[in-house]
Amino acid sequence: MTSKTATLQDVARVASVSTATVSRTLSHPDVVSESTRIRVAEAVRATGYRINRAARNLRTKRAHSVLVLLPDLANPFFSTILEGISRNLSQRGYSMLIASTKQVHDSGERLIDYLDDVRADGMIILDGGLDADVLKSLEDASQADRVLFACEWVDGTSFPSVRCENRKGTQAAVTYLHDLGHRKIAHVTGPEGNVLMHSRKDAFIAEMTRLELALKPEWIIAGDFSLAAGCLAAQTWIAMEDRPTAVFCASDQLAMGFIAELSRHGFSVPDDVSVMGFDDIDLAAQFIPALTSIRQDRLMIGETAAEMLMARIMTPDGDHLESAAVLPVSLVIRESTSSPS
Amino acid sequence: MTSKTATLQDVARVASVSTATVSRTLSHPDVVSESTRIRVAEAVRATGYRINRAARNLRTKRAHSVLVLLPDLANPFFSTILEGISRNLSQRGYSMLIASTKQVHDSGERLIDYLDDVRADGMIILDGGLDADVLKSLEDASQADRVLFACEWVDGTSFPSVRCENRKGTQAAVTYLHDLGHRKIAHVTGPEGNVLMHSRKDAFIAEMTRLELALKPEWIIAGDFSLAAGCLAAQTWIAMEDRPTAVFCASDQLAMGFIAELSRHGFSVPDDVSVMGFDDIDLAAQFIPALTSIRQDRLMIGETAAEMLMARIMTPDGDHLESAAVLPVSLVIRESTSSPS
DNA sequence: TCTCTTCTTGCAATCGATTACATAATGTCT
DNA sequence: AGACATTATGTAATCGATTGCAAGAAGAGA
Repeated sequence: MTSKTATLQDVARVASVSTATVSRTLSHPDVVSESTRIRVAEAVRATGYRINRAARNLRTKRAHSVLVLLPDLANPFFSTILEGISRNLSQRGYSMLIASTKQVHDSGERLIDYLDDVRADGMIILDGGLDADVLKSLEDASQADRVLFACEWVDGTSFPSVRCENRKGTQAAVTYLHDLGHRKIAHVTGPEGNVLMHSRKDAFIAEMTRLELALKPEWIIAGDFSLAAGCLAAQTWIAMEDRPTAVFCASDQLAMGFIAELSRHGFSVPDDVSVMGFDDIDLAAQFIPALTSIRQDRLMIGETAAEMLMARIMTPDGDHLESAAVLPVSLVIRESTSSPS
Repeated sequence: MTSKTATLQDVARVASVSTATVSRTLSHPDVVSESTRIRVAEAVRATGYRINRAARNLRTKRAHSVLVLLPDLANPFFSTILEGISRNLSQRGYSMLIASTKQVHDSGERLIDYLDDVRADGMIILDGGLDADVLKSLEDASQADRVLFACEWVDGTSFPSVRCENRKGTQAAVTYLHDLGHRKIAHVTGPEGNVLMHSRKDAFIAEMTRLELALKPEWIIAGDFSLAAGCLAAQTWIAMEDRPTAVFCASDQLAMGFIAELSRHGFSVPDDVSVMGFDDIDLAAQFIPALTSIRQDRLMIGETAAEMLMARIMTPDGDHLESAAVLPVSLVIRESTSSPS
C-alpha cells in the first residue's frame, strides 16, 4: 500500500505490457486476448490501480456526470425523483451533480457554463420556471440535446421532456368526485405561469364542461403548490356563500394546507367537504385524513429522465429518439373524499 | 460564436501573450500587470473562453467537488442540509455530488473509490449507519481529513463532525414538559444502533432522573425515526394501562405518525396526551396540531459542514482545526403540547 | 553609468489516459 | 508454400491547463 496512487504506467509495468493495452483491457475487454486480460487484471489488483477520471475526461471530452437542476433543494417532492436519476446514472458509472436554479441565478453564471466539457455531459431540469432567454442560449449553442426537462417543461422550447399524464390525472380526479355525487367542485391551482398549473387547470375546466357541471369563476382558486397557499384557499372557501362540496387541489401540499386550515376553523374533511390532492407524496397516506390523490411514480420519472438523457448523450445524432415520455398516473382513494352529505 | 470551445491557447493568441500569462491572470490576478490583466479579460470575453475543468483537475490533482453521502435521498430531513452545503460550495466554485449509501453498497464499490483524485476532494457523510470497517479503510488510507460527518457520526472513529446539541435539546424538551406539569413522560426512540437514538435516549433518561421523575421501562418505546414507527408507538401507548401524559419523540416524523394513529383511534392531541418531536422539519408548523419540537438549523448544519471540510481540504496539515462543531438547538412551542388535564 | 533588486512574462515539461496508426503474430484458403 | 485476412499489441501524439525556472525589463542606489 504505497501512498501514491498507481497510474496506468505502473499497471503496464507490472503486467509487462504497454499502457495502451492496459487501457484497452479496461475499457474494451473484448479486443484483447484472454491471457493479457488476466495478467492486467492481476496487475490492477496488485497495484491497487484506480482510474484518474480527470485524465480520462480530458482525453475523451466527457465529464461522465450529469447535472440536475432543481428550483429548490428543500422541496421533498423532488427527492424521490433524484433517487431515480441517481440510481440509473450510478449503474452506468456516471455521477449526479446537483444545483438549484436559485443558485444559478445568484452566482450570475449562465446555464451553459454548467455544460462544461468536464462539469457535466448533460442536464436534467426540474424547474419549468426558468427564463426563456436563459434556455435560448442553450438552444443557440445547439446544446439542446444535452438538456432534458422532467415533471415540468417550458412551452415554446424544443427540449425533450418526461412528464406525467397531467390531463388524464385531472380528468380522473374530477370524474371520481363526480361519481361520488359531487356537482359543485372547486380547483385550487398552482402558481401563475407554471406549466403544470395551466395543464391541470385547463384539464379541470375541460372535464367540468364535459360533465356539464356548473363552474363559477370563483371556484378556481389561485394558489402556488405550497401549504401556505392551501391555507389561504381554505379561507377563501370558508368565505363563500355557495360552497363547493369538493375541492381538487393541484398538489398534495395545497390539499394539506387546505385541510389544516379548515380544521382550525372547525370544519371536517370529508364530512363538510371532500378534498383531493395531486402527486401522492409520501406523507399523503399518513395525513389525517389520509389524502385521496393522483399518484405520480416519481422514482420512474427520475429513472426515465436519466435513461432518455443518457440515450441522447450516447448517440448525439439519434433523431429516432422520442422527444417526450408521458408516464401514467393513478387515482389513489383514501379518506379525504366521500359522497356529499 | 464558433461551435468549438475556446482554449487557453486561443485566448493567449488573441491577447498576444503566452498561455502561462493567461493562466496566471485567471487564477492569480495579483501577479500580472494591470495592462495584461485588462487585455486578457478582453480576450476572454471575445473568445467566450470557459475553463476546461478536466485539464485543470488533471494538472492540479484536485476534483473541485465534494461528495455528499446520504442514507436515503428520499428523506426530506436532508434536503435543507444539502441546500446549505451546496450554497457554501458553489460560492467557492466547487460542485456538489450526491450519492446514497445504499447505492455504494449495491454497486460494491468501496467508499474510497469515491475519493478519487477527480471525483471528489472530500466527502460529507450524513449516515451514521456505515460499517465501521468500511470507514476503517478510509482511515487506513489516511484520508480521514477529507471526510466529515454531519448530523450523525460513528463512535470510535476519528472523523471530524458537525452535529447539533442533542443532549441539550432533549433536556429542554423534558424540562419543558415537566414545567407544563407532566410527570409521566414517555420517549419514542430512533432506530437501534443509531448514534442519535442513543444520544437522545441517554439524555432523556438522565434528565428524567435529574427531575426525579418515575421512568417505567415500557415508557421507552423503540422506534426508528419514521412515520410508520410513530404509528406503532401510538398503538403501544394506547395499549398501556397507565398511560404517560406526554410523549417525547426522537423525530418529527415519529411524532406525526404517533399523532395520526392516535387520532384514528379517537384520541386528541394535546388534550389526551402532549406530543413533542425533534428536528422541526418544515412540515411541523403545518401539521395538525402544529408540532412542538426541538429546532435544528439544518441550513447552518450544511453550511458549517461544508466550511469545515473545505478548511481541511485547503490546508491538509492544519492540526489547529476544530474536530467537531456542535450547533445550538432551540425549543419551538406550538400546539401539540399543553398542561395535562 | 553600473550593479542589484523587484516585477512581469515566456518556455516547456507535466499531469494520466486514450486512440489512430503501424507492426507483428497467427490463422485460412487455394 | 504463398498470399491474404484477422487478431493482438506497441508507439507516440494528444487532450488543455498549470507552474518551476529563467530571462528580460524597469527601477533603485551608489
